[in-house]
Amino acid sequence: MLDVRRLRHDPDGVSADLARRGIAASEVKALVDLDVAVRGAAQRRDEARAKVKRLSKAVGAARKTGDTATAERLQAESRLLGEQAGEADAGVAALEEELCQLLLVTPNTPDPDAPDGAGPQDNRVMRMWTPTGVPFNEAAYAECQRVPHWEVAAQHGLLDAERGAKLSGSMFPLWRGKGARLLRGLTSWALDRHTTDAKDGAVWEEVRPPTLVKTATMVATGHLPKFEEDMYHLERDDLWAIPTAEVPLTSLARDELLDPATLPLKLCAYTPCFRREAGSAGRDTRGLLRSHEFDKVELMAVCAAEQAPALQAEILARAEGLLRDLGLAYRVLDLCAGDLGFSSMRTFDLEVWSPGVGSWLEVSSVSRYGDYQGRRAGIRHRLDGGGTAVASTVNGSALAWPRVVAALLEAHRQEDGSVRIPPPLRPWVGGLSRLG
RNA sequence: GGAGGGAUGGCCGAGCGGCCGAAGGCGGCAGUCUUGAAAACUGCAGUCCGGAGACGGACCGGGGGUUCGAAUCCCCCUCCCUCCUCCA
Repeated sequence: MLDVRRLRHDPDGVSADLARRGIAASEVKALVDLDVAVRGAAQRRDEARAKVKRLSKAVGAARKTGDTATAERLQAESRLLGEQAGEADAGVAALEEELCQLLLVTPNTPDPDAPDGAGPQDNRVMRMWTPTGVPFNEAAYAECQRVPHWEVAAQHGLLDAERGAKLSGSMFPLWRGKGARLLRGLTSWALDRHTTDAKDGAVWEEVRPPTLVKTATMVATGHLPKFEEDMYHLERDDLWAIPTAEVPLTSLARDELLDPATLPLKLCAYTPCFRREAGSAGRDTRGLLRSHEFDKVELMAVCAAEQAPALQAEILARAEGLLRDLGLAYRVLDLCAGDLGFSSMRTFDLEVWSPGVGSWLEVSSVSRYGDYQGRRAGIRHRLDGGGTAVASTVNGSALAWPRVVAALLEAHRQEDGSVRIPPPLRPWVGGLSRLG
């Protein structure tokens, strides 16, 4: 949620920032007008209430001295004012609700350092990495690597898409045998890395959160109310299936006032992720490129504003470190203002090269939210000099597995059709060095 | 699913319808003492909104109601605890 105070003191700045996302100035104007109306109405209500309070005290005093006549006269006066205050309050509540609903569907302002641009085509490629150290060249991949992963998976019995569809419908992958083992190994490997390897700072605490959450939990991160169509909802119990572990992890600190000594709070979780993928019907339906349920390891931090950039850099470095150990070529994208997610102010995407599909696949998104989510979630921390501040949040995948597996099955496919398991991963898959 | 008990400040906990934004404790901050620390003692301090400020308002799980006036009385909801039931 945007800070209404900034909206008040710097409406033009907010307008200019949101324009970079394609938000019209008239929308910001509507917010500002509503805020003015709320404050005016609240002031009138507060004045009436103040009078009621004073009169009520006088009633008490009059009763004590036995001055019944005065008490009754003041009571009548107070009752009238009380009615006025009640009406005024109803007006304030309605206006506040309207403002809140509008604020909840207004996205975050982009960071000044985020590149300009309207969509994916304008994202900036920051760097590329290849396992050989030679600059990336699509043509350098051998013929045996140019087989799409769904064929490789079928060849080795790693995936059973038909039966997955039988159980749950299309885009619900069913992993089998060494495929399931590989997936489990990847999760354990990443979790162990993040929670024990403190080379670059304090370790991340492993969390196993619930995967069904309340509406308030989904609102805190910005997934509701705007993106309801993308979420699975269990109506009977009014619970939502999480689209990412970011959702439960962020709400760990929801409505809490944190001691600055506990910051940054660094959390790490493996969870399944559920996405309806509404509006992407027919796209990327083959193989592992897009599915309704997938596994991901997520890193998430709650911190003071000034700690956020370094944490974002650490998460990015951790995600990159995993890809390097897997020997997969990747590139880092600095998302332009127009392609930024709703709640994010700055995002770096990691994409691996998939030689069998012939395209870059997004496997991680590392975002910084400023205090946008913190304000929605009611997460604050004390300030050293006294007072409080809304906490900042940062998170990123490290990593989302299906597309990593897709790239791995293709890039590491050998001439004989077998797939080489990258050495760093082998201890986590029972020492297995190849598939097939 | 059935029965009962509970929810108060950063945390724990007391609280007759007006003198309660709320005792007390812990924790926090500042000071005295100390080479330093601890202990002890003294003092300060809730959160949020509006306002340049003076000041005003809100907040005792959430929402309604009664009343001139509600942390306190009534109703509904949520969550937690105990017992029974069921169960991986």
